[in-house]
Amino acid sequence: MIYLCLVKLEEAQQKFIQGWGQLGASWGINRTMAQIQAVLLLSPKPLCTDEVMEKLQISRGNANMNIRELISWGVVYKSFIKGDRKEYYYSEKDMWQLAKKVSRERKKRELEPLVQILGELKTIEGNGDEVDEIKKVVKSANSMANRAESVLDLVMKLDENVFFKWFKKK
Amino acid sequence: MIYLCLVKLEEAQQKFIQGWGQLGASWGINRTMAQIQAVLLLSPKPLCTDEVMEKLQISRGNANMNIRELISWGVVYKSFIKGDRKEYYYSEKDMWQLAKKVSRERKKRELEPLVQILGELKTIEGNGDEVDEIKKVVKSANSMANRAESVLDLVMKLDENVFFKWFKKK
DNA sequence: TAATATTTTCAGAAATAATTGAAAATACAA
DNA sequence: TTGTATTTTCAATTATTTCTGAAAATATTA
Repeated sequence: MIYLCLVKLEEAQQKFIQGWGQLGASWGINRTMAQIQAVLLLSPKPLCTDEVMEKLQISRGNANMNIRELISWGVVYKSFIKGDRKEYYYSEKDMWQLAKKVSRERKKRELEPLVQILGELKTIEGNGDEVDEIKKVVKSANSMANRAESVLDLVMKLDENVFFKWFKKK
Repeated sequence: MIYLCLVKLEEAQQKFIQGWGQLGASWGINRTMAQIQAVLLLSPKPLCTDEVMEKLQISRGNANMNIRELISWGVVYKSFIKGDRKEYYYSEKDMWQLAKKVSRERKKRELEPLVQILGELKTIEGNGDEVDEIKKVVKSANSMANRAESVLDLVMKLDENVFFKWFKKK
């Protein structure tokens, strides 16, 4: 009976890890990075590199690089156990915080470069159909990006409850 | 003078196409697919496969496959010119429509599979720290996903003006 | 119908991204 | 300081994704 439960747990964890990894991968996040995050999310206690390596069957270099990437995204933290030299890692568990941190990071890394380019293109001069078209596109892309940024900025400032209460009202 | 303007236009178009492609790529959309969309977005008139191939220096197979993918996403349309056998393609130009269509498609393709898995995992039984943890994670991921879905569904139904007026009020 | 134009497919090639593993760097304890 | 545990780096390898190009399929006209 205990054995059966263990099997089920393992299986459930694996399913979650795979699904989470897949979601990350299709959104341009390294699959392994997302899987490590899932492993930490599922663990009641912080894990060390070796435990992550073991769980996902990956090399030390891979584990280390992806864990550090997760830390730089602000979704994984280090923790130390006294008398133990190893570093342990644990995940941000609040899904709302997680979503906020990921969107903030992606906004910074991916939306802002485009906004930068669009800014440069605003000054294009000349006339003709093609010039008109690019002006129009740059202008509307710009306005869309700015709006997306404002919405994100606003959402970041709200806490989960306020945000969802507010949506429910509508 | 005309020559200078043409150079500038070309340059501006290239910058936009590259930036748009990069944005797509970092969000898990094939770079070429995003670039083709950019080319069509910038063109005042529908383009045929050869024109797209020429503009991006890509093969016919590549152009064809990505154009069809864009059509399946609902962001590019076919058009026909009488007396011409070729198909011509043009992009949805309304950024708001574009954003809506892309999010709808991605929700369908990527969020829903995870929600499916989460649904299956809800029934996990047993006890202990790890079981508690996975239950908690599944529950909160599920609630986050459902909320994201409702927000998206709601947003889809609104038109641009209503949506942004509404945000400005807050 | 046959001839021609156009689109689609897909196996293999090329390009890109992820991963390994061992060496170097760092941190810590004795 | 020296030795040991741990983390980090990165060149080489491996895996994955994307792209090509030519053949097959389809559509159109005469």
